[in-house]
Amino acid sequence: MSIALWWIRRDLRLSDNPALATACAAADLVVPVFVLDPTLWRSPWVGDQRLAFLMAGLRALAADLRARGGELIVRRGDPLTVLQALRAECGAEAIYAERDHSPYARQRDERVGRALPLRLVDGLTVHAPGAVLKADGAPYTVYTPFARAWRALPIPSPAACRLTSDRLARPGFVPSDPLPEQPALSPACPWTPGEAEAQRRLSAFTEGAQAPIYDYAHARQRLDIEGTSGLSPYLRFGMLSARQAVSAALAAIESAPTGAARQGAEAWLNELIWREFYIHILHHFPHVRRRSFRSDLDGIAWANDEADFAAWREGRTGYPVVDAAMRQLAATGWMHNRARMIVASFLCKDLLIDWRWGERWFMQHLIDGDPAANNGGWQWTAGTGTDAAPYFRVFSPVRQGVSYDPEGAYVRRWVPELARVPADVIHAPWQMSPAQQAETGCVIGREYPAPIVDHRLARVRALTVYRQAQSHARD
DNA sequence: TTTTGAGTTGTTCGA
DNA sequence: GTCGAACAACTCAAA
Repeated sequence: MSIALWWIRRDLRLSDNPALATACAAADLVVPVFVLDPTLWRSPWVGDQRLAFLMAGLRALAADLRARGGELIVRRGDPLTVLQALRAECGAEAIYAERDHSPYARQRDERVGRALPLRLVDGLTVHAPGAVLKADGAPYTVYTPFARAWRALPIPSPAACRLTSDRLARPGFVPSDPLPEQPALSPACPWTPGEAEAQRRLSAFTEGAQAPIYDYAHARQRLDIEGTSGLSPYLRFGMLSARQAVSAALAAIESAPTGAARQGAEAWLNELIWREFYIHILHHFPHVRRRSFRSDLDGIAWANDEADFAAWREGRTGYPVVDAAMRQLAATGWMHNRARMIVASFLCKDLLIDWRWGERWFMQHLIDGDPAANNGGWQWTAGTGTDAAPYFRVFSPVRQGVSYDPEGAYVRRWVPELARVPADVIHAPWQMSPAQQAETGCVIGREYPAPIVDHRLARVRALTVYRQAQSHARD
């Protein structure tokens, strides 16, 4: 009887799982294993909330496996050492895993693959890096032509996996370490981990003529309503496959009741293609993890003021929409996408703090924190990334608040000091008269801070510093 | 090889 | 209040 290890990393699902399907096709018995890798555990890029979500996700996966008569094997230690030992214990031949393109994963898998028969299977994306290339064989570095080429490719059919219970190793087949109880998910975290919840959310978002996906183009911009899919944590850990999401988007496009609805579904599909774009970019240009994609902007003279950085982190910059977003992140492990752009622009442009500082903070706090998407997003906002957007594009925290949180509901939810401030000044509360401040119980400098920078001046300073970096690079 | 068209997400100013 | 232009020139993709 042949035995295979299914090494689970960020593919916590039993449906449409090409690594699992390949293992099932190759062996009579499959042993699912998750390795608690202390390198990732102690990494400054990994925070408690994402770890907690992962642990809870593993518990959900373990329950799904138990329901099918199997068991999730958990082992703590260096992946190579653990897998070597486990392979010997089980008498397994090969190890099957979903290919992960992030730099640490590639390095780890190369090391494991040199010592053990590791079979990597594509499944993280619909189209793997290397499958979407220009006519001359070079990777795309601009989104729109990438998306065109991506959409021209046929969607591969789902992994057919006959995961019958007789294919799973019985509980007790090999010993498992217990799953750690810590860290715990914050009670404010709105995400329930697991494949079933991911499928439920996908259906609720995409199915039916009234599906929220049809309002997505407009609703996703608003901070004060739930207009996004809420699927990013599930895609991050593969509780939902990219192909399942893309197929649902294509089906919604197909049956869109109106042109506007169709645009909504198209907008969501584009977000999924952005995810793939940044995974491809990180694969082809791994240097973006450390440096700017555009080398001409490597020499920006960041101010990197520690006190400013602390105010940004703790949500006390004096700009309500920025502070609301940073507090939402701290409380829930998630931040609205538009809010991510607003706080990122504020950090890089208004405070002139290196985008890498913000990138790392996001990775420490976002449940959906993914190295490729997070890096791509930060470099895009900093103006150092793959697209040629004009560098003078600086978000105004006041104007963004007025446009995307017009009543101030988002701000009031996360910044209770401002609860009684009227809507017309909620995004610029320093404009209240002293009498009005006293009346609303929000005295600037006492209940709520004065702005730590003047946006108009900060904008001019950023433009100057960016211009200097560019002209410097030209010499 | 050369040329041409195009490029996620913004803000401000002045008519 | 709304609208178009300026912000500055650059690189990429594809014909």
